Amino acid sequence: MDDIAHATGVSRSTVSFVLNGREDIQIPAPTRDRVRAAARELGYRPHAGAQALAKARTDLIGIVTDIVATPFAGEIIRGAQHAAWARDKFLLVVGTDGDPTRVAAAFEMLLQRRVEGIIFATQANESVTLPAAAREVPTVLVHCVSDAGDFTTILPDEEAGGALATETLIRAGHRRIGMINLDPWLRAAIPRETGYRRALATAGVAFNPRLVRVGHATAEGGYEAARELLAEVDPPTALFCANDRMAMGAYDAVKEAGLRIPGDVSVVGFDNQEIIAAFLRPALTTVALPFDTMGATAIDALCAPSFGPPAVTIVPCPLVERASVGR
Amino acid sequence: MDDIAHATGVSRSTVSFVLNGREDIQIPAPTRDRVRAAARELGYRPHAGAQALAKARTDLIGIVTDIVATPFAGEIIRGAQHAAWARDKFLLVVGTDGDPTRVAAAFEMLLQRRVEGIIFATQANESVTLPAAAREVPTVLVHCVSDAGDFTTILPDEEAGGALATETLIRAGHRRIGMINLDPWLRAAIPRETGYRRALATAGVAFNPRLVRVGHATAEGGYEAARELLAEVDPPTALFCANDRMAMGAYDAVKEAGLRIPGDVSVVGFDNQEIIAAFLRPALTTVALPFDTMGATAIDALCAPSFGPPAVTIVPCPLVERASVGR
DNA sequence: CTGAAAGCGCTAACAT
DNA sequence: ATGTTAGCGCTTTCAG
Repeated sequence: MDDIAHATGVSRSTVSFVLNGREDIQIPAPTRDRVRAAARELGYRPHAGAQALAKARTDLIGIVTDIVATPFAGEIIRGAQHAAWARDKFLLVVGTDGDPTRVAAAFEMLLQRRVEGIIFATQANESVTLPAAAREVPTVLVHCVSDAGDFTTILPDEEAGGALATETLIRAGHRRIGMINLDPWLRAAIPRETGYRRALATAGVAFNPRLVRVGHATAEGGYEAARELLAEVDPPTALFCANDRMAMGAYDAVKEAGLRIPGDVSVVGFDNQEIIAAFLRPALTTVALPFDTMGATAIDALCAPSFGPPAVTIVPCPLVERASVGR
Repeated sequence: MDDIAHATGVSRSTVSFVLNGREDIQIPAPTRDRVRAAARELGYRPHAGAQALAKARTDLIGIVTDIVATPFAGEIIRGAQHAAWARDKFLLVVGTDGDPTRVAAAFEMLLQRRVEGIIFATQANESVTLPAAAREVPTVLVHCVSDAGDFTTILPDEEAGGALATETLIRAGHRRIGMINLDPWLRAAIPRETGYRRALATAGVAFNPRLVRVGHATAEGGYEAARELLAEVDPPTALFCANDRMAMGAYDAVKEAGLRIPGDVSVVGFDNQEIIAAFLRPALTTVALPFDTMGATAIDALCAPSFGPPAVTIVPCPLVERASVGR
């Protein structure tokens, strides 16, 4: 900046003002132009770090997550990145592999970096306990809840999602709808089934406990559960699988039984794991876990004019229609 | 720091020295202890930004990628994050959605942030052209090549991967091995097939052009190609699919033909998209695209004592053995 | 309308 | 062995 001040014959402050486009300061247009020209010629590039120091604003937001190989982490980073970029904020990401020691270290490092907020996200919808440092900076939880329950939290609307999946099947004319659920200790299992029951009740369909099985969240489990369901005396004509992996297994069972999807049995999944859902044959209609939206929502919360008291935001799970529902 | 200097009755420099653990400066142990104690009591937390300004080292590394929903971006970020953390570096991530304008903007922003290096990674192994700013900072390409070819580049060893997949099948006793390849304009298609042919040749198996088909990189394509292959007069007993999605489709075709995997036909995939490979039934043996390793390798290159002239590093693609190969 | 000057929080010669 | 001092690159108040 000194260089360009000298080159232009003005002071550093003037340079600062015009480069920051401060129209509130009266500076003749010709001067402004000269400054800008000099800046360009000299290849001036502002030093964000120095600006941050002077302004006491880093424009940095941290995101700590138990990054694993599922696309979930990628999606939430993507959503957050997008929203952050729109606000001229940058994302500092640190993965913890779920190690609590690293979580604490991550928070400490981010605080030293003077991030303006931290997003703490997990793959699985679970209960977590944050390091004390989390209270020293705006922190929002994504896809998990705090034991103490005193953090702003972004959660997917699992129950509405379960209902949506079920309604989709009902609307297609199905009444005998089987559900293959996750193991009950997975937090998402309960609300997804609650949604299923609610949709059934709303449609005036009696709930039949024989029609719900647990598939252990794996393709193998989905296969077994679907086989059982299909072996019932009056088998379901539609299956709501509480995740796409189980739906993948269910596909196998249906096909093995000589049945067609969606001709003989319709299937709806949950999670929208693109790689599975989009490429299963036929492509799987499923309820999406809106990770990108949650990531963006977290940024919005963090960047809000005033970061308010703890609140819970429930993000809807949209239906992604593909080709596995029919009739 | 001033506070702790006053509290301890020493100067700021002394505080700086002990807090930075500079043993080369002679300071009596008791003084050191007092300083550290005061720091703790006052809840002192170093300001990384100020340190960066003073030291002219930000410890920041940028990563720009066309983040999409595949787990690839997540894996490379994970690998890079890991390696960066080990070196006390932080990752600034920006996604571009493949938009060239944003790529240029991303580089500019990262340079303003004074990152010490930039990783440019793409989902698909492709040819890219980087903005001019890329020359102003150590930059390494991951999973893509530059038109000009003058950047340090990290690439997977696709050819060795193709050979590895094929050898795996050969070693299991197969001689009639079909290959379902990607569309030829996908950069990975050529080397994967070259590897296939090389492995065949090495094993003394004649190459039979009727045994290789193109599956368009989709499950549907894999299904069609597998059906054709299985309909040959002397059908293959093993299938090497150039990606896991096509393997997924191939599974369907094999099962539909009343054949078993791996009893009647063995299958090997490529990419190791965990979500597919690990949950297919039977789980798919596949060659992994080592994104995390590539990310880590990129960090290593960037952090090397002296960032050398452009070089290409080829990272091996390891075999992930699961349950689809037999005989 | 423009410039001087005082920081932002920290490091590192250079003196003492 | 410890303190003084001069920055790092930029913003911003306050005079002029």
